Amino acid sequence: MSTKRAETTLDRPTQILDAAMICFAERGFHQASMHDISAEAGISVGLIYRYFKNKDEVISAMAAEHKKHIAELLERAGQAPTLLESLEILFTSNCCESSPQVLSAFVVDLFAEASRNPTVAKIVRDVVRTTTKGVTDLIARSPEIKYAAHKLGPEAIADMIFAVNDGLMMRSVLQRSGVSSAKQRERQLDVARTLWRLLFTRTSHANGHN
Amino acid sequence: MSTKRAETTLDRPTQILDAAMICFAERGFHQASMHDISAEAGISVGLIYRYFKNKDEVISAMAAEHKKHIAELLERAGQAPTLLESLEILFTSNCCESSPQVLSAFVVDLFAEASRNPTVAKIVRDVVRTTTKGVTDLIARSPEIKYAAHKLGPEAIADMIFAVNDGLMMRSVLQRSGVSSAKQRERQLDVARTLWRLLFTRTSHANGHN
Amino acid sequence: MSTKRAETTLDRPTQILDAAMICFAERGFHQASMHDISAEAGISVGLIYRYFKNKDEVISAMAAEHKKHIAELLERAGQAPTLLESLEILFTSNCCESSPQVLSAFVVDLFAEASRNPTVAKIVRDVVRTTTKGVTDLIARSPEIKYAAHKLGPEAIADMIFAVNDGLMMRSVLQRSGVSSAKQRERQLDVARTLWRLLFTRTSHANGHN
Amino acid sequence: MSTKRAETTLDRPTQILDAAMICFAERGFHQASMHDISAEAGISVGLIYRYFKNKDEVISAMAAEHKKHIAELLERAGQAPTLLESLEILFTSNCCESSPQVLSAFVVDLFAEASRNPTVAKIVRDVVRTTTKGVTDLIARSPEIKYAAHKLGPEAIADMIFAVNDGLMMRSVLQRSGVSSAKQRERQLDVARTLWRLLFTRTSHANGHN
DNA sequence: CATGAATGAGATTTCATTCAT
DNA sequence: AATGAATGAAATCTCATTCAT
Repeated sequence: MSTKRAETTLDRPTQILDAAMICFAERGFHQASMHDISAEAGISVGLIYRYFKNKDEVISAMAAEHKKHIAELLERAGQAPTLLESLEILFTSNCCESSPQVLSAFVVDLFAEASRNPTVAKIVRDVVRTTTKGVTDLIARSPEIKYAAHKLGPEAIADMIFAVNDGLMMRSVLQRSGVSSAKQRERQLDVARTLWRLLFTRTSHANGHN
Repeated sequence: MSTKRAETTLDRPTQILDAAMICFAERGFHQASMHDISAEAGISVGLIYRYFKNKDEVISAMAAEHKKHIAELLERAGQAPTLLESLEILFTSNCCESSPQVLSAFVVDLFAEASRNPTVAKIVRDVVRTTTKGVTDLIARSPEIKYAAHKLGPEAIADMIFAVNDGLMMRSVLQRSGVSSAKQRERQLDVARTLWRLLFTRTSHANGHN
Repeated sequence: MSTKRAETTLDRPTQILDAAMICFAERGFHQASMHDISAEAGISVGLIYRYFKNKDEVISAMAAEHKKHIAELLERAGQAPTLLESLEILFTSNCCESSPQVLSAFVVDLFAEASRNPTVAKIVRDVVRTTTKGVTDLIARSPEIKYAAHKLGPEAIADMIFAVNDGLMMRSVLQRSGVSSAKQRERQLDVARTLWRLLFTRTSHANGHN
Repeated sequence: MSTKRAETTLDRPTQILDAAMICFAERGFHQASMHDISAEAGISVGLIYRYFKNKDEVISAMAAEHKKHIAELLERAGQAPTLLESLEILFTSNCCESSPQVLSAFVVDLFAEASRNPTVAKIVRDVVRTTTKGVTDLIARSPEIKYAAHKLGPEAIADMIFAVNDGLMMRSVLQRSGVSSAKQRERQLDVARTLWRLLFTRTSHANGHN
């Protein structure tokens, strides 16, 4: 009974996308087969096609899911009291949900897919635009920016923060399973945090000049 | 023998890898077929197998080629008179060789592949290690670092520079063909250069001079 | 119960077979899916299986329906005052019921199916036998035959009439939607009527009167 | 060696189409699988795709083959000394090449397919147009027509002859394997020949009148 | 009686790889 | 060295049929 409850709680599309996430992260969009996904989800292949027209639509739905996920994150980040706390929320949550590598492998694949699949490209571009806008606003509204040791505009700062973050994510797929991934993750976050500090720390003098 | 022209100048493996680069960038490692590659190279499928054991080996060879390419770049960068010039060489050359998006699509795919293919992962990790080491040394040796407005060690700086660069590369695959890619590329370089300025600008005392 | 309107008037099997007729004529027996039929009938797939054991039985039922339909036609034709009027009834009704091409596409498919499906073949053979017998009788009883310009027996005549008719039906599936189908249908009927005239026109002695 | 010779004589496309003919006649276009065809041809499934883009193209090629075949027949029929001999060539050859039912099952299926597949429809319409034209010319040029007991034009006569023939072909798919097919075929030819006699026999009187 | 989610076998199609020439 | 015909496994997708509700 409780098992049935659990099954009913998760609607099929979600169940399928959850399975797809695992398969896609593990083997890539085009090496994970529909059979792999169905097996991972514990259902038959045909059933996937009741909810998704074809594999491309599963991939697009995954991209859309990613977009939704990022939007939620942005929402939560916007409610943090300080800018640095917002950034922490935005950029550290990745590793908690599923295993850290899973997500980065998926995202890197998503960008690779975007370079060839117009539907996915559109969604990913939308994610990029929305998050950049969100963080730009966050920065513009934050007091930290006013006393920064540089004259960069909020958007330039946001661009840089995202570039560093995406770069770190891209490299995180290289992590060897042997090495403690928590440790490597920490090392990566250090790079991001260092940048933030660099960008938002006031210099004693700059204060008066700006 | 002497009847054959330019074709003979290019040895077969190179000819094949050049074709593979185009196909892989265009369609991705696992959607480009061996037939695509042979057609692009203007040879028969079978001939590829005389020089490469199988498709995976072509992919690995591409990764190795990338490594070699990056090593040459690093070499050239090391000979520049100033640190900023070194960085320019290192990070702006991408766009010149082939079309700009081609290379970034390939590199993003390479990282995606590395997350699943141990052989490729090993090579890419090696590239990362070598280049980081190279740039770290470059920074350590440079006078600019001594008067920087921060206390970051050379390796932390190198990490950050690469993170930004990889992140920009990842995003560059999203470029719409409609929009001037030269312009967008310039905009991306601006982000990178801004970071360099930020990292290598003298302390507040020197600040007034700029 | 009384809340249901017209739908109840039509019993389920008929409703299903009506839908099947449309689907089969449109896409063919083996390209129309059970889902297509259920959708056309406005019911669920499962419900079809309450009334028909499987798809083959739906096909057989369609054949049987066709047989019944032809039998009725033959009955009506038998009541016409003259032989020519009987033939008109028999061979011109096709076009009136549904769209003209629909029926011919269905019948051609039915014969194609009969060549492989014994159950359908049995029914179609039965239709052929019955109608040939019917028309043979009609001819034998008619006064027109006595003074015909030839010495063909009633059955030979019936065979010929049916051959022409089936041949015209077979060709009618080729009609381009662009061209007026009414016009083309008329042109086809002309061929049939010409044959009838040829078969039932009096000998040369009477020839001068026409 | 002689086996190899035999294989080389038959080029692959022909070999595949020969196999397809058997499969299509036996099971119909859409129930014969590509695997069936490959098995019948004694080759692998994949090889079919080297010569035909997809199944539809195999079907279209079969239609084209049919067209070519009919054209040859028409050519041969045109060289016969008398009209009746021409008709004999045109309409009796069907049964000789392969088994009689095979061809008629194929042709009926071809028409059924034509009612839904535009490419096939185009080819079949072309066959119909060409053959009608050919036989119309044959009739117009023949002396038999001049003294016929009727006033039908050559095209009306050709239409009628083809209608009867197609109708007979359609019905021939119903033949039971138990019954001697040669006998039934003979019976069908009788109907056709009776029509020809009817159309081309001069009446003693008509001679003077026309 | 009625639904439609679910299954799984099977169809079409692609593609890495081999091998005779 | 070079070709490209040939293979066959595997991938995507469809569909007749069942069954719990």
